[in-house]
Amino acid sequence: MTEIEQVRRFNRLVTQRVGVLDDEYLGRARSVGASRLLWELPPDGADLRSLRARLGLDSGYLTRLLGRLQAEGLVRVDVDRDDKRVRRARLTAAGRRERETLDRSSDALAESLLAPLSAGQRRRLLAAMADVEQLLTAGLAELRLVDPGGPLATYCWEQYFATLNAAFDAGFDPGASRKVDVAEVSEPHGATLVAMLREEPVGCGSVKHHGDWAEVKRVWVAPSARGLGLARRIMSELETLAAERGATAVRLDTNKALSAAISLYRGLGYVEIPAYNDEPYAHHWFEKRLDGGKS
Amino acid sequence: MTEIEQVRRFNRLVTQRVGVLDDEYLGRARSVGASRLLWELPPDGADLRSLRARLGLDSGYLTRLLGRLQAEGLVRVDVDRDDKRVRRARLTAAGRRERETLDRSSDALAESLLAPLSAGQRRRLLAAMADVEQLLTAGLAELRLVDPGGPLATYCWEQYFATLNAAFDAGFDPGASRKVDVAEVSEPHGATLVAMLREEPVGCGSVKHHGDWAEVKRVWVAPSARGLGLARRIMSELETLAAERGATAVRLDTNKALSAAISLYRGLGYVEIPAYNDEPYAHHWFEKRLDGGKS
DNA sequence: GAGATTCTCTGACTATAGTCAGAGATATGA
DNA sequence: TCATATCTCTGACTATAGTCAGAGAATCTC
Repeated sequence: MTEIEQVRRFNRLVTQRVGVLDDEYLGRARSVGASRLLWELPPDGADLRSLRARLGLDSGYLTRLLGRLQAEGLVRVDVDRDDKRVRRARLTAAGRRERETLDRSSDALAESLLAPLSAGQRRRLLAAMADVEQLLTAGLAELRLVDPGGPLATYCWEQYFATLNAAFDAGFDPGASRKVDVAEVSEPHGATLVAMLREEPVGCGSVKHHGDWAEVKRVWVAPSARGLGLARRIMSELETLAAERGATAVRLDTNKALSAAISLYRGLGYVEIPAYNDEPYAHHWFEKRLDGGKS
Repeated sequence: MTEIEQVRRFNRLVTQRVGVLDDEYLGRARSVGASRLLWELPPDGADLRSLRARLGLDSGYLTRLLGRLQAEGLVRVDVDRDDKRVRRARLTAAGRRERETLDRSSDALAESLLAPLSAGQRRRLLAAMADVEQLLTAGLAELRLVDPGGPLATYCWEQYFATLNAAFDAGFDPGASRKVDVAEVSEPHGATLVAMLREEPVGCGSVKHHGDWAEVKRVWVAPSARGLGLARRIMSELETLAAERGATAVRLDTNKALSAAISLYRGLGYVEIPAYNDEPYAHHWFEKRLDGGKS
């Protein structure tokens, strides 16, 4: 069986077995559209505009769906205080109860998947599910070349500094570190990547070209996105960018407190070299040859 | 996070990410119903009756769906030779080509899930998917009390004898073994279980009551259903049946060639005892006390 | 304050999905 | 051979899902 066949087989079984959980709203005396709306309404209500955007509904269609839920007494729609053109929809007490019912029946279905299994099998199933989830999430992340002066890079760098400040015994002061100029890590002198996951920045990395070698700077991955192999992907992409600009080696410096990063670098083929700069926060300097070791 | 929350979380991600593979038929200039029909039509055609049954379609509705596919030149419907009331639908050459196109685009989607992952991550994903698949399948199996004279038990016993015949050096002749009477393994003297997976019998087991002890006989699991923990479930169910009838111990005999079975028995708490019968094919006799070891 | 824009609602419309009750042709059993 | 059953098709019907073009009210911009 090829990999692709296996993925499709998995799909078939899972949408059949687990996908039924989504049909919790079927079987009720309510259309799928109305049920979905009921389900997706935030507890504190939402304005119709954002609901339309989130669920991808036509304006007229949403009005009518809400009308039906209103007639059932599950939802109340009223005018926004600040902007009287805008209307806000929110669940009534009856609506919240109804949603809890849906929720419980969905729980019961999830439970019915686990029920026939032994304790050991359950553990294996949940572990495998977590793995699948993590790896599918990893596939969702994408690397994007960004302007290092823009909001995405700025956000990531702030997070990066905060991480260093927490990790280093003596804290970290960006002002005391070697300066990284925005121009140095953007075209044509370098590049900056941000990893995006569901429209959220969750990692970054930059490269600075120095002719026949390049320097990797500020590689960071958000705690929420650890374990997805993002650091590896960022490193590899930066190395590719460096190689395209003619670099035959990539260098970086790092602090002894960042042991996970250090093992990552070693794992990627970086070897320790003498200090090539005077970065005060660095304890280790690494290099990886991109030409396969030839000099 | 509770187990149930984890299952539902998995569901949400997977139906979102992987479920898209099913939408291969969306986006085409064809309704979902017609596409599904095109997709599910067996290569050698099928009569409308069985199609209706398999896809759960109304007779009139199916006629119309087929009409549309026929108009597109993808399907041919003609009268059955043997029974002129019956009509058979089959793909034309154009229909087969169309289906291959769908197939390829579905493959491409599956591939797109794997594409962003490293080789190691792919391996982990596929292994986890296989695990999830296996365990969800395991949950699908159900044990059913059956009449040992009926077709389900008969089928399983034939398979069981064939398995023994292949496993034993000198083969296995049911006539030479101790006889198991149908009456002995059905109410009220005993019971017989068959494990069903998607309407197929994939395992069996029987118990014979002897007052304060009971005997387990003919436990078998189909090769296609190994690894789902079925043998364990069957054994545990038989022990429960025995206990309900007042047994404080369960015994069984087995052949030295069945090493997997022997380790299963030991794992379940069976201990070897002296021969309690004269079964010619047996080398080992086991017993498990149901009262927690008290005698 | 006028004109442009934003937001929701209404009415009119289409396609899909599905159900139900026969009609007509064919097969089967007594 | 006749009554009964089986199989597919047609016509009539319903509900859902969704689109599109304004109308009317409120807000923003100049």
